[in-house]
Order: sequence, then structure tokens, then C-alpha cells
Amino acid sequence: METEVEVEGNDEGKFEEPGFGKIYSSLSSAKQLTDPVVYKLVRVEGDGRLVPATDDEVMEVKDLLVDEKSEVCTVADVGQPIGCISNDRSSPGMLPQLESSEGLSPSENTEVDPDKLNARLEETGPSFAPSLIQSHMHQSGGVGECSNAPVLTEGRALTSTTVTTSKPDFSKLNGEICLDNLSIKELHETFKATFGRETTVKDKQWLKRRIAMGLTNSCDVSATTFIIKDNKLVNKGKEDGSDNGDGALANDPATGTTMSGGQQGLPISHGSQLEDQVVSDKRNRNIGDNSGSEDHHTEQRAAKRVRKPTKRYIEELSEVESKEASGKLRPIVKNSLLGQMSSNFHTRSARNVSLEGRTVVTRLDSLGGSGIQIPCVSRVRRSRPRKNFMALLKFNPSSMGVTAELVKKALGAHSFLPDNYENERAQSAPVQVQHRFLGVADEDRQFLSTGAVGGHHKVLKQVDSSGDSDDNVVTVPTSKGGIRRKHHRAWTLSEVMKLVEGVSRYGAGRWSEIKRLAFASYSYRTSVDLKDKWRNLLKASFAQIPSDKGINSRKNAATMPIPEPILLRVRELAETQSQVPPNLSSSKVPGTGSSGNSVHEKQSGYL
DNA sequence: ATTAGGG
DNA sequence: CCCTAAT
Repeated sequence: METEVEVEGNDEGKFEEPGFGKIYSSLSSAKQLTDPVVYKLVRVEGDGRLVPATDDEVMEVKDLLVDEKSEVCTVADVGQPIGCISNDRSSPGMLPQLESSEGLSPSENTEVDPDKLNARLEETGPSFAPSLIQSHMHQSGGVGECSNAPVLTEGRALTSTTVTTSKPDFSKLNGEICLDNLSIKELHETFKATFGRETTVKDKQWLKRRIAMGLTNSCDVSATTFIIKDNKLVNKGKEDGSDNGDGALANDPATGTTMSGGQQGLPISHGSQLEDQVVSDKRNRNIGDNSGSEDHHTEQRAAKRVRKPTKRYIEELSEVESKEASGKLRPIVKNSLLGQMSSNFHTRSARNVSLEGRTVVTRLDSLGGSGIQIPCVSRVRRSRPRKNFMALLKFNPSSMGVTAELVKKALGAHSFLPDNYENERAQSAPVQVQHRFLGVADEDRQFLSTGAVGGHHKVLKQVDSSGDSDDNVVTVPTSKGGIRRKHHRAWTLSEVMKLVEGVSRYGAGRWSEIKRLAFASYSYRTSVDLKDKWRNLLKASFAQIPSDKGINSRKNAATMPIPEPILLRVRELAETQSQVPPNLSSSKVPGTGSSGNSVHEKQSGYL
């Protein structure tokens, strides 16, 4: 019945089979989480129908799991009848984490206890859905009411009709009860009396703790002996008045209040689903105090559940968050950081990687599935230290020949399609984009080419900032006084080649087309950039390369001229498309120009 | 929104 | 690269 779900996707987070995920089922004492059973994730509709979870939902589950760094979680709450999984602040430990008994979360607080988990599971009915983990106590409604706030994208609440609830029969609990002396069967009875439902858990220890918690309405299970009188816990052990004061237990046993206890969310919940509760609840946590903010609702809510987060809690939380933000998809790490999980369940983050290689982390607060994204800057994000490609370039001066070869090869091949292809892939797999992109960039960097031939003063000025390829949005104070952001991204050879290819295919002037089709992967190159670059190329191609040596040597090494083959090609295209700058046309170099022109002019047609 | 051209 | 003007 209880199910712990582990949704596991491939590394890219995609499910091989949409709609399915692995679910580990485990009863009380954590069975083997290693025994994956494939269940179909379903959503319980309001009318009780079970409908297959949509991909989105499945993903949602998965995402949460992944984001929480734990892929295991309980998909328990399905709807109203089913209790809330998380309630009060003790949630960090109470939440659905799954934690196998052996699960160790060393760092975990004492509250985390498999027993409880199982208890929760136990409470959960047989049905489960992709509703996420998120649910919070509803503050209103007094008694064991709670609300669930399934975090579905659509924001619809899941409901289930499968849960049967019965009220606890406290009357059966009277006199002194020493849990230690009870048999399993008796414990079962006591359990039922306490929680109003059956249990099949065989674990005595678990039962005892569970009951103790229920009776004391706390997580304290130190006491195992209780005295019940008139439906009231007189107490024994450490509980006592203090507990009553804290919890709602003794207040009104008849109504079933007692039921709440550590697991308030039991079956009795009326099923109000309020996503906003999540919000407020969350806020409370963050703010660390709801006393003022919450109104009447709060009153009903037992004080105990509103415990103020401790400093440490907050710290840990933020720590986790930051980790989360910075991290890449971490490989599945089981049973770690269970404690913080609950808090993390409140949010999930989605990462998008821009084509610039910038990582944009958006935090998607699960406001009841409203799916509101709150972009935020990753705190830890740090771009890689800039590579010193200048050094690399130093090697190139004399390697023109080699470069030319590469160029030819590239030109010959269809450097075009590949790019698009890769690009497409990149879009579909955002997570990896960054890495891949960086890789590409680095590769390109080897061919760093200079923007223009003539070496404009501007170019020089810009090139300076090695920050070209960096993701820093550098704001360059214009000499004229303007203060604008300027990314000067040096054109890489591959980009130039693509541009040339593009022009040859679509024609000069169709910049937007070229941009779309050939530069999809280079988001930072706008059609205008392409146009400008082409203009420069044109100029360059017809410009003289008199004593190339002189210029080259004189110019810094970083100014790697554009390989002749490319210029040649540019020239062809220019002539083909009658873009030949009149003045420059005549000044072309005899050798390269003549041969190239005469020969290619006519062939241009096939281009 | 896209182009072309000047700065 | 940015900006503007003209489409």
C-alpha cells in the first residue's frame, strides 16, 4: 500500500516511458529499496477516476525528486481523504522521505525516523498519484484537518476516494497502557483506537512509537506507558501537562483531535485543498514566524505545528538551496539530506541554460502548482576562469597552412547542417547545453579570427577585453561618453565559415534567414551582426594583403587574419551577388584575385 | 521585424 | 558593435 516512489529517469531526466516511473514499494521497515517495481503513475481525479499521469506530471515528480536530491519520496497524498504528509515544522523529518530503515541520514535529526515515515505511508491509502510531495497542514478547520497541495503543474488538486476513514475510538483506550507489554495484536488494537484505522505493520517498535506519538501528539516517543482516563491522556512518562499545552491532544479527544498527533494529517482530513496554504505555510517558514501574519487560522492551528524554525534550520535550508542552485543535475544520491528535504519540497528549480553558456536558474515555487517561476541568480555560479587563448594563438601565426587546410576541409564538408543539428539537440537538452557549448567555444577559440582585416582602431580597443567570450555582460564606457554594454565576441573561424556558407545559400541580405538557419546555435549573433560581419568580410576580401607579413607581424598575434580560402570564397560570392565594392575591386591582388575570380566567377552558379 | 548604412 | 532610418 504505502509506496515510496522513486522516479528514475535517464541522465537527461527523461523517462523512457512517459507516464511511468519506478516505484519502490516498501512497508514498514523499509524493505529493499532495491526492488524496483514499475507502477504506473496515476492521478486521481475528483470523481475518483484514475487517469494516467501525464508526462508533465511524471516529470514533475521526477523533477522534484531530483531537485530534492533524493529520488525517493513518498507519493502519498493523493487527495483530501488522505492525510497530509507534511505538517508542522517537524516535517523535515516527517516528510516523505523515504529513507529505508538503513537509510542513514547521519545528519538527520532525531525526528527522522523510519518509523514515522512508514507511519505516514501507512496512513496513505492504496492509491497514489503523482501529486507531489507537497502538502501542508491546513491551518483552518480545527481538528485533524489538513490540506493537501499537490504540486501539479496544472495546480489541480488530486483527490482520492479510496481512503476510508474512521474515527479513533478512544473509548477503548482507558486505563494504563504500557506499550512495552503489548503484543503486536494489542498494539494493533491500540493503534486503531488511537488513529481510527487499522495497520498491518508488524514492527512492534514502530507501533509503539507511532502510538506514543499519537497519544502524546508529539514526536516524543520516550514514554511508552500512558494512562488514559475519560478519553484523556493523563499521562505518564515525560509528557504531561506540558505536552497538552503544546499539542491539541487532550483538548478534545472526542473529536478525534488526538488523532493528529505527530501525524496529523490522517484520514480525517476534510480534504480542503488549498494551494495557497502552501504559500502561506512556506512563507511562515521562511519568515520564521507566522504569529502575526496568520489570522484566525492560526489560532486553530496548534501551536506546536508552528514551531519557529531554528536558526540552524534556516541556515541549513539556505545552504541546501544554494547547493541546489549551483549544482548540475546531481547523480542520484540516495538518502542524503533527508532532513532538509521537506523544506525543499516547497520549491523546485528548473535550470535553463542560455546559449550564451550562462546558466539561468529559475526557482519554481510550487505554489500549489501554480508554476510560477521566479528567476534568481545562482549564488554559486561562477564562470570558468578565462582561458588564456592568447597563448594558443601564438602557435598559429605560422600555421596558416594548417588553418587553410582546416578551412578547406570544413568548407568542403557541410559544416552547416551539423551545426543546426547540434543546435537542435542542444535545445532539447538544455541541461547539457552548457557543457557542450563551452566545449564548442573552446574549440572555436583555437581559430580565433580577427574581426576585420584592416584592423580598426575599434577592434583593437575591444579585443583587449579578453572578456569577449565570457558571459560577463561587460559594460564598456564608450569613449564618446556612452555607457553601454558591449560584448565583443570575436568571430571565430567556424562562425565566419558558417556565415559564408549562409550567404552562399541564402544570399547576402537575407540575414535573418541565415541567422535562423545557420546561426541558431549562436544566439549572440544577431542578424545585424551577421550583416556587419559580412560587410567586413567583403571589405577584407577585396582589401590588399600586400605585405601580409608586415601587417601580421606588426599586428598582435591575436589578430589572426581570415584564411585566404574564406576570403576567396567571399569574393566569389560578392561578385556573384554584385556586391563588389567598386573602389576595392580593382585593387585585388593579382595572384589570388585573378585566378580566383576568373575561375570561380562562372562556377558560382552552382553555389 | 528586418535591412541597410553610418558611426 | 551600436544606432538610426527606411521598409
